[in-house]
Amino acid sequence: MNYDAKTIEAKWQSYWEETGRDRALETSQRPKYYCLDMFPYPSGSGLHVGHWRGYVLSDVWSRYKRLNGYEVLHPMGWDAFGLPAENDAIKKGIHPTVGTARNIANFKEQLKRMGAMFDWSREINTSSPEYYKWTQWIFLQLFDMGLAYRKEMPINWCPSCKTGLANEEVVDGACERCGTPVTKRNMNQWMLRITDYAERLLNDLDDLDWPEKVKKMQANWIGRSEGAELSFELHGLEKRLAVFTTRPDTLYGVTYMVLAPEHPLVSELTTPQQQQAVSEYVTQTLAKSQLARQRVDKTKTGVFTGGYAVHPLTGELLPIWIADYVLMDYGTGAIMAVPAHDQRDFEFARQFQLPVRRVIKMAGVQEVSEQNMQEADVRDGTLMNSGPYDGLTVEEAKRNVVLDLEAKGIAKRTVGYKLRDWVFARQRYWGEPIPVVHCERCGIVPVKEEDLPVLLPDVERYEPTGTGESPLAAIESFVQTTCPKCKGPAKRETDTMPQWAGSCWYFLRFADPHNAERLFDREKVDYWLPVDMYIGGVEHAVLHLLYARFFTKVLYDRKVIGFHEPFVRLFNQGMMTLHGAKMSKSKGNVVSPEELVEKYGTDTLRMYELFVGPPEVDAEWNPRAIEGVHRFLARTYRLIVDAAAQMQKQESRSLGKLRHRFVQQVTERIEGFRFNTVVSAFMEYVAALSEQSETLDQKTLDTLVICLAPLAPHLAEECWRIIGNQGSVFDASWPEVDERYLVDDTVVIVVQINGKIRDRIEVARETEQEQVRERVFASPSVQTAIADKTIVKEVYVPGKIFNLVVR
RNA sequence: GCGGGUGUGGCGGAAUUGGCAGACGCACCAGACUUAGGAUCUGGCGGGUAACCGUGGGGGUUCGAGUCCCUUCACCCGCACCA
Repeated sequence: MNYDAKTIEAKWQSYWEETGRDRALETSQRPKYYCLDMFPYPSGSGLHVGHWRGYVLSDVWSRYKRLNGYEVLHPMGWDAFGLPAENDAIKKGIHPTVGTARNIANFKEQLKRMGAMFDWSREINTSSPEYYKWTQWIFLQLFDMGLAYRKEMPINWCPSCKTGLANEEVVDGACERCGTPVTKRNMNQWMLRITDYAERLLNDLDDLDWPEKVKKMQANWIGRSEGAELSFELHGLEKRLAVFTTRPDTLYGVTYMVLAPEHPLVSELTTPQQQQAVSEYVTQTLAKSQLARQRVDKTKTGVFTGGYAVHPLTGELLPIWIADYVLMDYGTGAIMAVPAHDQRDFEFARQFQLPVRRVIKMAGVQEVSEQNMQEADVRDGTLMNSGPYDGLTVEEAKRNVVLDLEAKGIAKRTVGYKLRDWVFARQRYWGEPIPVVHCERCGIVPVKEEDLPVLLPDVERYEPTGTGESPLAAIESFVQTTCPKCKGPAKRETDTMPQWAGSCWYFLRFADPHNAERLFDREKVDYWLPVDMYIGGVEHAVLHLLYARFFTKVLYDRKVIGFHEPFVRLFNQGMMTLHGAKMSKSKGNVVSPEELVEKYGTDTLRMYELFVGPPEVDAEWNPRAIEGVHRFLARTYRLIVDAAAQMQKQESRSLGKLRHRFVQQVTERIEGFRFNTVVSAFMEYVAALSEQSETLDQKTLDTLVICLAPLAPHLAEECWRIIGNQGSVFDASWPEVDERYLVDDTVVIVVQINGKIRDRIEVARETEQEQVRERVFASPSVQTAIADKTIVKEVYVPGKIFNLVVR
């Protein structure tokens, strides 16, 4: 009988659908397990074999957990708000709702053919009003908690997408989506106070079973650094200037001060003589793209303001400069410059002939003179030229300087973060409307909860205006409304939320996806969550994954849920490449699963996706290698069909040993996420079974089929029946390993001379060292090798190796 | 510049605590069956005639190193003037 994958797969897919096999039930007696994929954006291009990789992994894992006695929640949905649908609307005039629905239908069809055990009864779509009503509800909580606020500030702006961007969406100074260099634009924006959560977002990383790489990326992104804020008197002004520094110990080394060009004190500090140079520099800086400002060629530029600050300990006057190497949105937007011990300050000082003053030296060493320094000295030594602090270590001085200045009321210890608040508004159409109104009398007023959702209206033109307003601003019927508070005339907010909004909490909604009364039933969410295994690409390391953690903590603080981390374990699958490049429609190097499923069946493709290489590593698509996997499945099918025709009653000792070793290997390798080697184990086992002269028994066949079920579920179901079982193989249990079968009666000892293999001898497992030694010396090849040599040493590793060291 | 990772046959990749390098698959070669083979099955397959040599290069520790240490090269990823 030939392996007819197509028929088999169609048969079992409808069986699963009819029996509701893949539903996750709260009423189950089994312990829960939540295995989640990062849900896709339903693009018009459909899925390629690269997308399959993660979905296959999570499905194999889900099915394996099922066989291990868990009730598995394995849902799927759509991250359906986003720019491509909107761009299609602009270009082709297809309404985003229509285009999105079509793409979803296509994606769903493709995913169904994959044969994954998705619980489709829980399907969600972030762009549906039933869903985004609750995204808006969460926004209202953020607003109420003071975590959502409006602020006028220069933000990242993509001139091509014509929208503001979050810091996280700027990659190498360019828009993450379209690659256009990002500029700064002053805008009145909705922001989320994610920085309030910086400390917790950082600390709680410790408890997560995530790849170290991702944890490190998040930690770096949050970028915590301890330091102090010092306040400097300004010469001739009543105001003071605050700077942030991590090196208060170098206070005596300060030779000048620098403000960011955007700093509010710049205009007050600038003297009439410097007026023109300063304002030119400021204008020039603001016009520079982000890309130009952070160019690799970091030649320092800047202008003297004419103003001076007063050194708090020496009274010395310190010239105040402005320079674009100081960033307005980090620390206080101003620094004290210590050129001797900070590389950036050093470069700036050399550029503009500012003095360099060394205040740290290595103990007992004559350091090069300040004029001859080639670079800043950032080593931890002891203090010099620092008055009362001379001789202290860097650590001691850091502490003492801050304590002393604190006593004078001009310093306080602070912590700086690289993390910025989250720019949460987009000037685009296809997103969740931000549910607030602007009332002339009451100011910003949140929409009442019972009036949610604020529906996205139909528009005629989807083009972003580019003026900083979304297309919604052009719709009078949408904009004009009444104030929920005073009932007077008011205007709706016309910005929408960023694409990340919906994905910040979708994993919660899967626990109770159709709740029309509430966000979700808390009991259900606390039952299924947190997600036990989250599988997706590493590209979301600091975007989605950080935002989702933030939302989870906010909802925890709001007492909406009872846990504060959403994803216990994270796995990042590698990309699939073709000709060395990531598969993408635009590069034209995608391999589509359709023809492969048609030709070999989905079980073959699933298994090949696993076999192609370690799951966390990028893998090059090999169109030939899939044949080998298909041959293997066909061979397995034939073996089982033949064996079923004449089954042996009792399992033989040798089959038992093979079986237990196999189960042990497969289990260990699945648990270790080494799926490529799981497939190898199958190939070896099936080959070994084929070589058996005796007929196979029920136990052997059951075990083989159960173990195969997570990988090739359709074939496994078919074979489950062929070998005489009832129902679904997924109601069976994963086989146990009996250790007693794993030990052999005899062992092969490798005989080495000076570490080189000379012979192998087989001895009974319990043989004494002395007997082994006799056998070793009896070996003819050993005899030859040691003939005229002296034995210096004998090393015996029981059951493994006997090494003779000779001279 | 800082941080992290990876280097093993023609190719993808295997190798508990340091203990038989190259499992498994692809490609290739030979054979069987066949009118035929781009189907299937069997066998071979790191290099070298051999002694031996082989896990990016060099050094070290050890009876023994792909694995541990030092050093160096190449490639990849993340961050990038964060005071």
